[in-house]
Amino acid sequence: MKALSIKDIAVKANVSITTVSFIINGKAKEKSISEAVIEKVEKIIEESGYKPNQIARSLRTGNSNIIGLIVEDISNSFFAKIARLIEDKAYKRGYKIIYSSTENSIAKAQELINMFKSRKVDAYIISPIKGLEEDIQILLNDDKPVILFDRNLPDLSTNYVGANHFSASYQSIENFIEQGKKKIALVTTDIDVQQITERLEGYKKALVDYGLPYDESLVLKIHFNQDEKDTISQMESLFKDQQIDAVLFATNYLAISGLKVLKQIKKQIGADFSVIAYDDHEAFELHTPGISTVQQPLEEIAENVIQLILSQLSSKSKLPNQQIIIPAKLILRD
Amino acid sequence: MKALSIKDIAVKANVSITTVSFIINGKAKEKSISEAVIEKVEKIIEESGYKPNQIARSLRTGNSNIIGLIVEDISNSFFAKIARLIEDKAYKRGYKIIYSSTENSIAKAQELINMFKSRKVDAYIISPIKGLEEDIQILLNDDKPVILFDRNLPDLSTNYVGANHFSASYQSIENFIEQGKKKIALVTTDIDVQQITERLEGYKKALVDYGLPYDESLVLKIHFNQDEKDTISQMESLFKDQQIDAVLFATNYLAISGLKVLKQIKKQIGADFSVIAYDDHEAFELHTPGISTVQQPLEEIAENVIQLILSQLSSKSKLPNQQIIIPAKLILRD
DNA sequence: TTGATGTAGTAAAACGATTTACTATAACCA
DNA sequence: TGGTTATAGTAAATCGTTTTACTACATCAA
Repeated sequence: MKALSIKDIAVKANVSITTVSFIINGKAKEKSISEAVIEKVEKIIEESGYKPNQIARSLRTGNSNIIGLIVEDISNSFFAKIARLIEDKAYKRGYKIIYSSTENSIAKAQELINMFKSRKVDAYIISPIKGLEEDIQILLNDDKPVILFDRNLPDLSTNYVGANHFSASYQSIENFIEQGKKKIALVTTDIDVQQITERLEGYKKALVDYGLPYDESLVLKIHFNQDEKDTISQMESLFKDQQIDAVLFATNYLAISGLKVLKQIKKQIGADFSVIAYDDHEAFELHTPGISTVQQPLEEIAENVIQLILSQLSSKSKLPNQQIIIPAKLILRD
Repeated sequence: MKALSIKDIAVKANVSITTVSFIINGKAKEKSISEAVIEKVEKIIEESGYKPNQIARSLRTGNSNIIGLIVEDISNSFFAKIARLIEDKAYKRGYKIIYSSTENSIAKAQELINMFKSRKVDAYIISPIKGLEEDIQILLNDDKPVILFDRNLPDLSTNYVGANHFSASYQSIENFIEQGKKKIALVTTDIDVQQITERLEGYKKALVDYGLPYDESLVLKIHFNQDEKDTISQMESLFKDQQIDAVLFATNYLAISGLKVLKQIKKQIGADFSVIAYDDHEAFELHTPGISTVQQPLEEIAENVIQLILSQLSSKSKLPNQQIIIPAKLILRD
């Protein structure tokens, strides 16, 4: 049982294919199709359950109503939640999302971009990694809307939506210092992206502003896709060897590993030892004691991303690039 | 700068479009194209960076190399993780995933199926809800591979991959009973799917087998998409009013809400009060004390789903339906 | 020499829509 | 009356592939 085509509808209604097409696309009025014909055709479409073949449509019009979403790892709760919000909002506007995870591999990301390109996606939402600049520039040269989020590539002039990581990190350290902490560690990753660098910069600046020394041995840079076992042993030695009284984790999965370590070595979080995690997670709220976190405004990020995409898609002239920086919130728990 | 087409390549190589197409699709040998021509064309393709337009390809061949994935909520960590595993495995075999969340709405799920249909996805992976039987049957009549996972629809004869929920639930209760628990509660949802019903059945059966009474007031059925506030207050009264000494949560998000309640009302988990959660979550491992959980074998589920899809896609004759039930593991923590 | 078989390749139809340029009739006005 | 405009609609080109059916020539066997 083959699917119905526009031709079948045309034959049934005894009108031309063109007429049916005009009606489907709401151009009937402007193309002066009579009310009677419109009704007849619509009735037939309704009754037969005909749905236009989107592939044929895409081939002809050159756009697919699909938005490509490229993230580091869709199973990370931060990306999963953003993806869900973006999907919802896109869906309401008639766009579908097709996504993939890069696993922080440039090669995989490039492949993905090519794949999306050959599928003629209308726009790209990318949480990029360094090394992708050229590939993204090609998309931009093609006049495809590209929105970077979470991470920026400063060499590229395009749209970006992200949180103010510098200030969030600064505030976190400030909070530690106000509690009287002296030896504050930072556990971060070695991914070379602005968003991560900013977190380090905020950390440094806060220390300096409050007259504390910046001590490199208190900054642990975890290699981005190493085994969790190694991560855990690195953190273990950091926490054991140094007289640390506070630690800021620069990502939620690092914080989760970190909390596992603390549990293992039975180090109590409390008055003597404070923790702040980056990006909220159910585990932080439920933890005893509750773990303070830097909360990125997911809803706002998603909304801004979609707004940027839609305004670009609907305007034929190139819009000026926007860099939208949204403040992150420090949620204190005890 | 328009993208290159097969025609551009044909002109450059001074051969016909047909020849180029044969070469691209590895049919050169069988169509007796000379080695010299093959090399020439491949060189030009390589140098020009030509990539076939997948849309045109799909239109002609009727398949898209896209697999549609429909889940309840992609931001739920269970689905996010499964999605990531499925995506990885599909990607390695040249398939892309396009996904969407149903939010447990039949209407949305139907819309999604239609959307996927008009996009000509090659196969469907669906975590279904009741009320979708007819729509899925239509796909089956169309000879499209459909794999249900996590939840089954018994009225439908198709492929299914899921965990053994009855036995997992039974074991959990058994474990409570062996610890000497007498008043064991079950917090579940009112979604009417087999997977949820089985968890209830396992609960009942274990009680009966061990000579404990089945008490309806100990089973709390939470309405599936109600506000978390309401859920929390319902659980609160369950935990406060009854002399419960153990509780099994039938989903991970219910367990998370439940743990919040326990924290709020300062009820300690320990010797007097045991908890088991369904579907693991980082929060359970980190919780103090650690929360025991029923772990579904995500990797195995994903692998079986993909295997089923691929074998269906590669065989032209209809394969017999398979129901793959994988044991879930009870992970005890303290 | 003829018919069969193999080699090397091509022309054109088809997939299912959109869109441009066109026709035919009616209505209107000066 | 004839020219213009509005109304109602259609034929055919097009998007970029795949695939079927074909041609043209060479070789071989009988």
